[in-house]
Amino acid sequence: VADQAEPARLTIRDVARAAGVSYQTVSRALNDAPGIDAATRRRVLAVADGLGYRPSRLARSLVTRRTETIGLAVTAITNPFYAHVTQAVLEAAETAGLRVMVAPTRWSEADEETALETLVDHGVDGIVGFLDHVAEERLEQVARRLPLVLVNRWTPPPAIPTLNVDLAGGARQALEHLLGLGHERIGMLDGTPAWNDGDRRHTTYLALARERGLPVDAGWIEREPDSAAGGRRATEALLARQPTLTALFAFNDLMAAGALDALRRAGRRVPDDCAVVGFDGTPLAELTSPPLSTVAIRYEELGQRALDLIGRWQAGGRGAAAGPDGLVATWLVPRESTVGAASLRS
Amino acid sequence: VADQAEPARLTIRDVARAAGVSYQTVSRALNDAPGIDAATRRRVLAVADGLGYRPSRLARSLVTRRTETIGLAVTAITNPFYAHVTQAVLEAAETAGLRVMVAPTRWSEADEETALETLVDHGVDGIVGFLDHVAEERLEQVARRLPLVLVNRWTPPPAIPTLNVDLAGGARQALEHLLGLGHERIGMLDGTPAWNDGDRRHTTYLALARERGLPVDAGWIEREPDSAAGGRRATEALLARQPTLTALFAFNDLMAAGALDALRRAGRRVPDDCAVVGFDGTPLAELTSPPLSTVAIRYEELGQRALDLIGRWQAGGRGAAAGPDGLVATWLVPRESTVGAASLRS
DNA sequence: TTGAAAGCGCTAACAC
DNA sequence: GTGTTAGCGCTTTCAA
Repeated sequence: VADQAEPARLTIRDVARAAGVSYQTVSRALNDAPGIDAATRRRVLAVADGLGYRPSRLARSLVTRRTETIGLAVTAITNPFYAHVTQAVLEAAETAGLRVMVAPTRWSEADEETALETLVDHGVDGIVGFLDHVAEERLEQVARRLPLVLVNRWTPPPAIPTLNVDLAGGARQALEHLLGLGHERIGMLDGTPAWNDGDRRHTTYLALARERGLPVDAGWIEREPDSAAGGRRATEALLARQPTLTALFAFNDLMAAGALDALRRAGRRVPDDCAVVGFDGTPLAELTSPPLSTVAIRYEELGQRALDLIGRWQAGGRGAAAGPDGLVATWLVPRESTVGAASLRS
Repeated sequence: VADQAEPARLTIRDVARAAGVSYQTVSRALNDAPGIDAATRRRVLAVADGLGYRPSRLARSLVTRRTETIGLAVTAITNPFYAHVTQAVLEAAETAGLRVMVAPTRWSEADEETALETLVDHGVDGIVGFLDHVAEERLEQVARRLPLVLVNRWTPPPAIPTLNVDLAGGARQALEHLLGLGHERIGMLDGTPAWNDGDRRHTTYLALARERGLPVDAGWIEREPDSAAGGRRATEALLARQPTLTALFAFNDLMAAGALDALRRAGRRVPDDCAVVGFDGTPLAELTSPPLSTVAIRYEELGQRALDLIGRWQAGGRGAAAGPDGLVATWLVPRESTVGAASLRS
């Protein structure tokens, strides 16, 4: 089966010919450039429109060195946390009139390196990325060429603008919430993607425990992959080791959901026998039974600030985007996994 | 704060100079083109590598008219169904060595049109899209220029390759499952994004009910937005109207999760008083209580076939991608929301 | 096998 | 105000 002849691409010269002007005049009209008669511009634009002309962004980008595209390096968006961040970046970019190229990584250095290379090669105007495994020097190398904003970088942050979900603040909100309800024997379900023990949820848990003299320590932390299955296993292990615990603080909503399941199987009622708090504020937390109290995140703010930083960097140079790491605010959403149906309604 | 001087971009000419050949020879080496001495190629490549040269994809695309990029037009990936499809497309594209530009739509004609235009203007080599609101003629217009694959197009399918999740087959699997368990009074929770009553879950439900002489009809269907809240409301309404129902077939997992919640509030035990089946096979279905039986979808297959179609179209012309709509297989995952814990274990 | 010339479609300096 | 002349960095004829 033969292909239909592709219609020859309409170029700026075709428009020029049809409008009876030189093709640079068309360029001026299209770009709203100065030094062109208003009437001429209108006429040219009308002709272009009538012809159905669309400028080639490729050719334009080649000369302007701007693609009006940003890159996003991100891991499995089947994880609701990443899905929300991605959605936020997509929306912020659209508002800013930018396209988004998404490069998938799988939480490995090789993947992150490939993603970075792909995006740079494509000529994106800036990159937003979860790039935890790429060496600092490599990031620096990229940042010398184009705006680069890191998100939730766990390893020691390089001199590159970074946006972090306020994990410490969020952890504090979650734990204060539990403390306020009278809990003291609080276990923690930690997740493995965290950078060993450097994760701020982890350190905040320990710090707050010391600070308040809680009868818990590192032995009350159980680490598993940050999935529902991981949460289930971690809960089982913790229940075996610390049978007197009355509350659980989870790395994320997925693990918290797994915890609910494990508690149910163990015959413990939630929240009466054991309260549970998740992290991420994903919709999933509303769907568990009981619904999960969780630390919610301002995803839209994250997306917007990432694009802001890139914009400032483009406009004012790298210095304009410098500064201390940005913290993205969190807030606690109380639900029945901690406070019970009755108190929520009151 | 001043910007560091950006290092001048390395071009093919720099490599040529360093290697002592003309720059076309470099091009040949880079593109593995014929008519070049093997030794020369090796030497040129070594020099390019040593210099850290990276070809400009932009310049290359301008002349080859291929960007090695595909476009994906998709709605809110915070919805797990779309997240899975997106992930599948990203992975299939990466395997094929293609980049992906994601254009967000919000289930409106204006958004879908914008997304389509954006992607076409960018010069993507092909488009995969959820484009339900764009007129058939417009799609045809795009398809004359580049490969276009639709996904789950509900409106009468135009002469453009379309991949559909096998909603009819999936619905049948879900309903047969319930029938096999002895259910007859089966209600349906329909979702609004469906194209009125044309959705195959809906029509299959009615067809099967007639076929098997079930004591149910259109009055046993309740339609709400396809969210957990929608599922909750639809369930409440249905329980009020058909208090004798013993099972619910939901539009998707989100609505099914809402149904579980509504049933619990109404004091009905699941599955003993009322069984529930969801659709989409999202991880969320494992996290509800009880875990949801659901119709799972071969997302990876969907992504791969979409890229296959684009590849064939590119290679062999539009005809090579023509054919009847592709159906993406589904299978039923039985869980405790229908069969109870005991039978599952046996 | 290699090099020279042309041009992809556009913007950005200059002239007029 | 408008047209002319150069490129952006590459691939692709065409000669040598």
